[in-house]
Amino acid sequence: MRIGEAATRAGVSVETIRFYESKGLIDQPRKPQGGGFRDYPMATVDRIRFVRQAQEIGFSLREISELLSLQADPKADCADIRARAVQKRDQVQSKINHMRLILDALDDLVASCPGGGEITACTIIDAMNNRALHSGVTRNEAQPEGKDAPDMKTTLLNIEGMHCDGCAHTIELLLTRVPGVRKVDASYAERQARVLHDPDTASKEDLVTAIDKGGFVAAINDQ
Amino acid sequence: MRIGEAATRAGVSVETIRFYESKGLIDQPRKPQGGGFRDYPMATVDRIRFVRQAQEIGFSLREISELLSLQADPKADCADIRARAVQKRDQVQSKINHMRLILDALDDLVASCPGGGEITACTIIDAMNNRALHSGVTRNEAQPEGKDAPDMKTTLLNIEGMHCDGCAHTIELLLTRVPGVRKVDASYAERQARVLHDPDTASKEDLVTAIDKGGFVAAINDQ
DNA sequence: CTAGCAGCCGTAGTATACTACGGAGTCAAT
DNA sequence: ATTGACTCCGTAGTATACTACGGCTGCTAG
Repeated sequence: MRIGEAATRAGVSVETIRFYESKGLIDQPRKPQGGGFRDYPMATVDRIRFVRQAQEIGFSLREISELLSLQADPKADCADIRARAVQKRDQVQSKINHMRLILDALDDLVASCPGGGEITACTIIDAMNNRALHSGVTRNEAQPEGKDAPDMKTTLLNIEGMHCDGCAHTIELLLTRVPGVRKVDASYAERQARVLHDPDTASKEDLVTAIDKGGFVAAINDQ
Repeated sequence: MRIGEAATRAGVSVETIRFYESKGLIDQPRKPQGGGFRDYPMATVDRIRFVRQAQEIGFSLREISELLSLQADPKADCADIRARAVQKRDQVQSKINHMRLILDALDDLVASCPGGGEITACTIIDAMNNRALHSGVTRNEAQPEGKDAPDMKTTLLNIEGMHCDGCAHTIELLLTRVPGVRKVDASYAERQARVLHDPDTASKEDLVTAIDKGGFVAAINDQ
């Protein structure tokens, strides 16, 4: 196999193979005696694929090269590699947790925006700071309401047609988009959505209509 | 506050602040009239801290600048800011989803590693190599169910050594991998796993062995 | 036999995110 | 008044991970 084919099979460019060779991630096959083109074995393709997979998982080329050298070292043992993977796992987990914070802050940001009219000082930083200061406290208690603070109301909706948590998320989006809606909690498990909204701007019927547009069936639950 | 103090408070270097200024991530305060040093407000420190947090999570400076631009500008249309916040929210959600896939992949790899022995026996590297081949293929769900459905049995296992829900997930992976296992529910809270399996293909002892390989201790609970 | 595609190889460029450095200006304390 | 720490500003260098280019060589199909 020549370099071009190896590149195609591994799903990278020829340049990338040469780059990995220069970094020592893969061995460059020798040229055949008498000249000609280098012959790339399938093992090299596998190795490149391994590099790409590991990269996707979040390892840097340096780390991957360490992993690969561990593989080559008969004295090393599997516990090493396992430990690295566990460590990486924890890093990814913590990243996800932090990302959740930003997601929540963005939710707050969206929720704190009336969707029209006057804008108060709402920045992502404020949202994150408020969240940090008032974690566990709902947005409306934490946020000083403006002069024309509307009467917020919580409405419970029963929803049919959800198949998974993703549907719940879709419903949250649909409702969040409705002007006058401040906060939405949709639960797949309960087939319900709890909506905090200004009934003057967003009526219960508006909420139902918004959900119906997404292909779900909503009913007002007056408890 | 001068730049040096701002840098210290934000936990970055003076050069980094200047760099962020040049990238438009933070505003450079004006020099006081009559010359002298620039005065940095606390808000800038907060902004830098936000940049660092967001970076740690995996946002690029470009994305962070987009996040930061989600602040209310009295002239801007609130609906537009809201729409961008919602869009960003979706992006973050999708990022989290991708990270979860990576997390699952790492879990998978860790679960497939015996945790000891020589490197040649290390399944993580094999697993990574195989991942490309089997990605997207669900494991046991893909198996045909029905016609010659064997006599399925549910076995309850008591498990020691779980530290978190992640461990429960690892155990589910370990068990799902055993041929003959159709369904697994592992609970960290209960320190138990409920396994639906074909006892002819996967004996109770096979289940225990699979779990033990992951570094946990399993015992058959016959109730 | 020759056109043209692929391989070879080195250098250079891109993007991201800093980090370092040098020389001049500012300020506050001794 | 002088010292020294800090600021200002521009330019240059580092690390990661490629990507592009140009000139030459090798191979093969027509």
